[in-house]
Amino acid sequence: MVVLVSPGLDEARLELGKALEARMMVTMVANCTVSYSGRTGSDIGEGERLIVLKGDGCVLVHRGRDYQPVNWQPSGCVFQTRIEGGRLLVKAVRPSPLETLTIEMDRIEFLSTFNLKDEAEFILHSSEEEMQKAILAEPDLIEQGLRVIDFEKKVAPGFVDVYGVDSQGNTVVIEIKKDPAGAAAVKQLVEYLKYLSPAEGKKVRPIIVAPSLAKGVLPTMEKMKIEFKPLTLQKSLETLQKRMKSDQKALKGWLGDAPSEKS
Amino acid sequence: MVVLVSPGLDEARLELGKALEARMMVTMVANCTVSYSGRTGSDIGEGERLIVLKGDGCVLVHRGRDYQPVNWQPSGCVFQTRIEGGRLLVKAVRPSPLETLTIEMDRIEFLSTFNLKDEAEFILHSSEEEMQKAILAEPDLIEQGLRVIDFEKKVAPGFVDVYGVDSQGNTVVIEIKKDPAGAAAVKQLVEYLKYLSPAEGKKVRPIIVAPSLAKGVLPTMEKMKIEFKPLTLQKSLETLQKRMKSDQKALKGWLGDAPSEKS
DNA sequence: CGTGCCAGGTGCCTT
DNA sequence: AAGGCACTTGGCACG
Repeated sequence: MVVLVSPGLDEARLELGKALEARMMVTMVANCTVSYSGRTGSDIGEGERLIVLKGDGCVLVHRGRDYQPVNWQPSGCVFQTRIEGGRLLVKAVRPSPLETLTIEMDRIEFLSTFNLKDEAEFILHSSEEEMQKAILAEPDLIEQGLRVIDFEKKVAPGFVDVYGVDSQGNTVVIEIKKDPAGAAAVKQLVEYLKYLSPAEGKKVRPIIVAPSLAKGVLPTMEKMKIEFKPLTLQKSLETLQKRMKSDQKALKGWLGDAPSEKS
Repeated sequence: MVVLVSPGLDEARLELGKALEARMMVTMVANCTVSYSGRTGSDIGEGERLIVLKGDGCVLVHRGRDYQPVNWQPSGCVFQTRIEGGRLLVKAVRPSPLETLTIEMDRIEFLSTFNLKDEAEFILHSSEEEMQKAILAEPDLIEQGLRVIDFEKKVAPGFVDVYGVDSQGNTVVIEIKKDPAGAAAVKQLVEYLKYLSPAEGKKVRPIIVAPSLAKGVLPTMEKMKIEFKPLTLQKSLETLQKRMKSDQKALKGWLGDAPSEKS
């Protein structure tokens, strides 16, 4: 770990080079201009910003406010540093698509380099997937007697979240949204319908599963005979929990009856 | 500006509190766990991370790699710090939607606080806009004799990028894409067509303007009689440059002929 | 405030 | 590479 307060440009460039070589993380605070050129282009004039360069070749330039960086570069960039006209230039070039981020610093308040030890696994309790899992495990969440035939089923314009048959033999097509379902969700489902046909003498029942409906979509849904079944992430998680517990119990019972061998 | 290397928890908390109070930016490197709960939830175990808290109430937790933060909170959070069980807890609560980010640090490598002076304006050279500007300035880029009537014209499902009349009096509807135009662009244009009618005895000519076409869209375009006019960002920028130069020349000439007064 | 739409979206997956 | 789509998407404009 290195910490420099108000380093000279040469000193900063040296430390920066060493750190990037060693694939360490670098954070700097400097007065700088930033320009980007690639898929589009951008420019920002003089100002003090936090600059982060990571060992995997990505860059973040943050201003004093806002969640998002004002400029950035994704992983996999090649770095290049140079001193020119009393300024420290840092270029981060991404090969494909070709785009270039250039940072020109004229006064460096601060520079530090780190080697972060971090082996932990990140666990996201993702929402739409949990809802889908819950429906697959417990189709009764949607309605009694529903049988799931397939999920992520490919149709021409995309993938049907859940595909099944109801107790009357009608085809059921489910589109899941974790957020209040808006016009986009309806449109998506309508698209799928064009490519799905029911069994002889049966219907196709499109169903949107979401915590709630956005305001303007009810008319369209009625016109297209799309049903709505409310389901929250919360409820889905509870269902999965219960499932897991009963599965464990079943497993335990099984093991009690016929202890498994060590493999 | 404050820079602390390996501060104690109490010292860190004090400095943190002062900085947040003063709406300064804080960067820390610490061994920590992070948990998030709100729209969904997440957890990550012990590891060293870069933590950034900004004066507008947003948080970033960055690992040693990846462009994206592993955890975060958008602007507008309320911060809360506490020492508990030999750990420094930082909570960032966002009121609406209610979500909570909790960072528990047990060893702080480093903490610094800054007040970034940055008044610069960020300028994005958005490409689609540049392409549109170029077409408005020089309709001949599309074809000889095109006259532009309107742009960002409102029709029921959205906005027509450019709307005009060709040399034969046919209505021209242009959809601009900065990337290779795919099925989405075609669909969008088809939507607009439903709400546009040509002049008496004339046609409506839908045109997609983009650097190129995606693979599968040609059949649809032929079926819907949609034309394609290739135009790159590059070419658009050149056109605008030329325009600007000739405008400047015209301005200079004007000034030469009739010098302006000082205002 | 909710809803819709754009972004240098990003990331992940499949063909 | 291209297409499809979710994301703690974030962000802005607008009714």
